[in-house]
Amino acid sequence: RLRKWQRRIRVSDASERNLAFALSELDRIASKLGLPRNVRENAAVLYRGAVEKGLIRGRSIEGVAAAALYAACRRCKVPRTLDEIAEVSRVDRKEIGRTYRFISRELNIRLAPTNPVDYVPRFASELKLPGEVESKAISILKDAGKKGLTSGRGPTGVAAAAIYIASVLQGTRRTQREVADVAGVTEVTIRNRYKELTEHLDIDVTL
Amino acid sequence: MEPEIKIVNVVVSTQIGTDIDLEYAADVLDNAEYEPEQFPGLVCRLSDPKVALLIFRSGKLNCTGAKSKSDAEIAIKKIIAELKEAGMEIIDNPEVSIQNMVATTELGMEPNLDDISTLECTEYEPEQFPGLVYRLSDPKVVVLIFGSGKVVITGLKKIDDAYTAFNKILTTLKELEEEFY
DNA sequence: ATATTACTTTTCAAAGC
DNA sequence: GCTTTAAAAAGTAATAT
Repeated sequence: RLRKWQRRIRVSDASERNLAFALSELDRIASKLGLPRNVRENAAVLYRGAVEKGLIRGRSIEGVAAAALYAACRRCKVPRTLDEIAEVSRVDRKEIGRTYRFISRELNIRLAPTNPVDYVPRFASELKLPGEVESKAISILKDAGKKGLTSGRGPTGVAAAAIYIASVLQGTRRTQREVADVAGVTEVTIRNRYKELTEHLDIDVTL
Repeated sequence: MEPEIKIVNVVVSTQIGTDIDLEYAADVLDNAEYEPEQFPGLVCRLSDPKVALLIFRSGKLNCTGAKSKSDAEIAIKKIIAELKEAGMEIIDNPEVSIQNMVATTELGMEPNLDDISTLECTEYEPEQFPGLVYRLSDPKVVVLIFGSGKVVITGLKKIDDAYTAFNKILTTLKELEEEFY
């Protein structure tokens, strides 16, 4: 009947409006965080998948959008922390984290734990460090991983310590404060990871 | 050789009455707090069995922080005695049931959490928490595994399940070890 | 620069919002 | 879902000395 059609049109109108809102939210957060196009597209695909499976029910569009972006960043190897995404979202870190867990499970997306190595290019670039420091930091992280020095530790903290050490070794030193600020960790964390890495990997950092 | 597993927390529930006057109970009990605006239950802390008890208007009571079921029962008997002395209508020997237990133990080795996280029944987000979350369906418990090899088992209804769960996980981890060898 | 204290995760019941 | 209670694990954070 006519009413049925009207309802369908209304529903489809609402769906389109919601999708448009979600996509604009993805774009807003993505541009604020300076995320590349492929990440936005990946997040959009995840969001559409969530809509198709009815995962939005009981959840806010903004929360799902933020979670999709968080997942997309990790998939594309350009991770942002939950805190970084929460900073530019209206949704808090706890809600984004729980929504991320929910959609990744429902969409059968299993992401490996964030690799500290994935944070190195971004942090090193923000610190204006040369490619040699980046390579050195990555090799330190690979050795650290083999020795179990990264398990259970926050990826950003380990990455920050590796970059700090590499910057000193390559003669382009950045202070712990500078590295801590771009990595979003405290100097105490860098010091703790620094001690662990230099001791267990026999790295001589003579100043 | 049974692994040494320690019970570090026992949560128990029971019924000590029908319509408890929490305002009155709060005045009678020593370390009691009752702020209905904040939480509907009365909170009471005991020091000898070091526990915390939550008493509700319905007469339902929860006891947390005990190291064993008997410790929880001792604590509940003490509270019952105090309330009875104050002239309240309280059930004498209520049947208590274990709602949850938390246990700790050790793996005896330093596991590779990244490898274990490939299992579908696990969650591992070091950015958020250093422990890997391992959900077992039989027995239905949750196990936290740390890089140090320390383990926390929670969601336990009976002590035996801690051993069953721990051995099941050990077996799975051995198989994983061969896979990633 | 180090020492506290506190919060992250998981589990469970209770009554009410 | 949240509120409150307890407890362990290890990392990180905020604040005190």
